[in-house]
Amino acid sequence: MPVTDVAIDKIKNMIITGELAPGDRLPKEAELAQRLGLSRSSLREAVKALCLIRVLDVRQGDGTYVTSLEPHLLLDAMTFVIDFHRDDTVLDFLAVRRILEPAATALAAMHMSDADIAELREHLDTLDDTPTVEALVANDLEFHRKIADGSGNPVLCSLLDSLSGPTARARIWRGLTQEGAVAKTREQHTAIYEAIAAREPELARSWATVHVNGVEQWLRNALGSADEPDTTVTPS
Amino acid sequence: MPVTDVAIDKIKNMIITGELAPGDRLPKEAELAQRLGLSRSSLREAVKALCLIRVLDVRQGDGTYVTSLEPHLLLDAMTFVIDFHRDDTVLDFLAVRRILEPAATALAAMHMSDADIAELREHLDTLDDTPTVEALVANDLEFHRKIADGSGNPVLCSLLDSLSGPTARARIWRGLTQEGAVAKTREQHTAIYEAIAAREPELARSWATVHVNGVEQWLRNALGSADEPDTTVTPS
DNA sequence: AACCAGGTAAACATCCGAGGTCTTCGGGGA
DNA sequence: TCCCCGAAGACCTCGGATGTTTACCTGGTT
Repeated sequence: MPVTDVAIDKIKNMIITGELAPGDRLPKEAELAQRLGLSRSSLREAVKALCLIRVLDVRQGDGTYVTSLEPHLLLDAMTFVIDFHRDDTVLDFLAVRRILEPAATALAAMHMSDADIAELREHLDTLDDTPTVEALVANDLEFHRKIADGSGNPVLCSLLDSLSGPTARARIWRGLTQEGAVAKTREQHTAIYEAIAAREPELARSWATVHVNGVEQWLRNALGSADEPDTTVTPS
Repeated sequence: MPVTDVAIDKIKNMIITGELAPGDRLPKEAELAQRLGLSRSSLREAVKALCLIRVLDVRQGDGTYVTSLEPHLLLDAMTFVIDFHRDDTVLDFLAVRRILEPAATALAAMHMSDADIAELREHLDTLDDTPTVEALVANDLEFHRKIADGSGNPVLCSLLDSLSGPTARARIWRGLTQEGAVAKTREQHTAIYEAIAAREPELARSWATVHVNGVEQWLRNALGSADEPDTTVTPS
């Protein structure tokens, strides 16, 4: 195994064992390199790799630090990974989202505070009467993020966040091509909000299922009929 | 932005745009470095980072290649990320698994081939009458992996695989300390298998829910968080 | 005492070049 | 035809030199 990979493991273990706690600063490059028994060049490769997955945070002129290691940070890195998947697997991601989103919405109906729910209402109201498709999708993403956050499970929230990215493009495409999609989205958002506000987990779950299923069904048909559609739509 | 990060983005884009396809070989270090306008050292940092998340695969003496980019490969990298989470967030991961596992089991009941189901049966039979806890948990992991694979959704399968790792330790702990846990696990596995073999998605889903919930409830008590709110809503 | 500008030192960023090691592949002999 | 072996190509590792950025101390001013 290359020394760089060994170094990655060693640093990883230093963090897992608690020798390095979140927020801690690593020894300077030269020192750490000597301690791990490799050159600065190789150590830098290890550090850069751990940076990409948000485990370390390097600040030029200052030092290298362990991040907070919070779930949202580490799962954010998954967004980078998901970017590599093309449209042919987007249905699989959407299917997972179709499982998680209703569950998160039900949890939100139970766990969100009254203040959170009021904020959700306000967020819905910030949308124009005739929004652009991009604005609607951006609002859509934030709406579902607030709900996921309201589930009280940061892992679930981050996971849904990561899954929403790749499907956003599909939602924009749908908004542009399917008549009535915009209005239907608003109606369903309102319905989801009202179910949460009424503290009705099962109703909220059902509306969320309907909502995600709408995108999934449309996408399934679209991919079935017209093969490779236009992909030049700007992601939000 | 550091040149290394720019290089990461450029390589990423080369892959996303299709300039580099899965399995393709990258230009040699010196050549690619010149083309991207940076030194070999910096380029190597970028390559190493993309290796960690399984986007690139370097073979000494041969060259650097783009991996297959299959979902299971890229999501495997998430296991590395999850390793950094300690026990205090394991409940959150388990909660997500509690959502996904029943859904995957129900899908498996619908999609697994007869051959797959027979294989599942054989796998259950490979276990001794009095297995060690470690052997049981290993068998447990593989059992659920086969079911997740049977769901027909590679993204769901990989995600569950990643989530199973951190909870495996908890399951071992449980097997060692809770009387009857081993026998109960075997009974529930058999029940799940029979529900799948009978092509009863809802029954399979219910058994899976019961199964995962057993670990979750035990862990919740073991961690002493009796103040956790109610989460017993039934998945649809 | 509080505040601000300047300078210094520490740490990371980048580059270069020199060996070392491993894999692949083709040639020569049995 | 099969096996051994050597050469070439590609990545691995190292050490040092130089540039950039940031944090912090210092001194003076208000």
